[in-house]
Amino acid sequence: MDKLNTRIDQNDNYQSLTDKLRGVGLRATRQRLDIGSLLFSGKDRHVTAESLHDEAVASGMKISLATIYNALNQFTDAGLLREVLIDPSRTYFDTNTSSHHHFFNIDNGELTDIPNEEINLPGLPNLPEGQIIDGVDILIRIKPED
Amino acid sequence: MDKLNTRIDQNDNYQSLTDKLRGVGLRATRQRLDIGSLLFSGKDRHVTAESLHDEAVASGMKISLATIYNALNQFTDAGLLREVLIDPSRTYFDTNTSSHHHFFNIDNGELTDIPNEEINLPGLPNLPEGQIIDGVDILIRIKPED
DNA sequence: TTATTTGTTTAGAATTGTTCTAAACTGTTG
DNA sequence: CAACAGTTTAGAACAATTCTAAACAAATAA
Repeated sequence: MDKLNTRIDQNDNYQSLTDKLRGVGLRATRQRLDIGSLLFSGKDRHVTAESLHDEAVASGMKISLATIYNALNQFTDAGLLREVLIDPSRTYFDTNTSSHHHFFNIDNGELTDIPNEEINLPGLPNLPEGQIIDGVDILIRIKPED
Repeated sequence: MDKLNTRIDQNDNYQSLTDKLRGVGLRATRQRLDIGSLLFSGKDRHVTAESLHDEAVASGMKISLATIYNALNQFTDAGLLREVLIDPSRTYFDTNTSSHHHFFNIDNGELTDIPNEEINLPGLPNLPEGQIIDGVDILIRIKPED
């Protein structure tokens, strides 16, 4: 009974995910649905391939690290995720794909969004001749006072 | 004679570098002086460990890649260089350590400085409680028009 | 100066994050 | 259901970077 409910709930949850994946031309495989259920569960998240894999395994999902890498890259290409530049030593992905920027706490490694209306570049610099903007990344490194 | 002049000139050039290195507590070894002569020759530069090593080797300097990595990291720790976030797959170093930001041309990989007075964040966002700013990185990705 | 200590360089091994390969497997379509 | 195209996976491969430990060079002491 519990088990049945869980399955039904999961199917329910996965229906919109299925649509979401199909919408960007990706097959709704079990692995992508599992990953998607972790990533797109409502609140915005920042993950690395490794952190997401750990989380998936901890939730009892059967999925390889290579598949996590594949999925994160495919989701990013499809516009479902966004890469964030934090640290050359690993890649972070952000489920919030809207235009916004980040605080990175150098003390504990925590990455948080800066609400878009809280930051603005009023005077964009003069661009080099013949060039246009592809995107703007602002990262504010913060640390504890004192 | 040519040879002698070259040696004398080089010694002259390396004198201020020697002071610079000693000033930050690093011994003025041949390798650090060689690297420094490439990096701090006047104009601002952006390098990776590999690009700098290639350049050093091409100039006839005898220096290992490991030493380039060591030196770049030591120079950065000492405040002589600055790391720039561009691409999670490799680390860029900037000889311009003053407060400024970057254009990154996604078409050809070229990285250029944005003069500091050409950009400003007038409304800095509200920081999380008890946190202060450690630094701000702004990267504007640009590409050719059309 | 030479001797001693301490810091530096280096080749090569090791590590880490990520991508690739190719075989087994699964979703989709007819 | 058959057949195809796309997906997953273990493990190999790769690329950037760091580590190790032995040889070496700079600074310091004597």
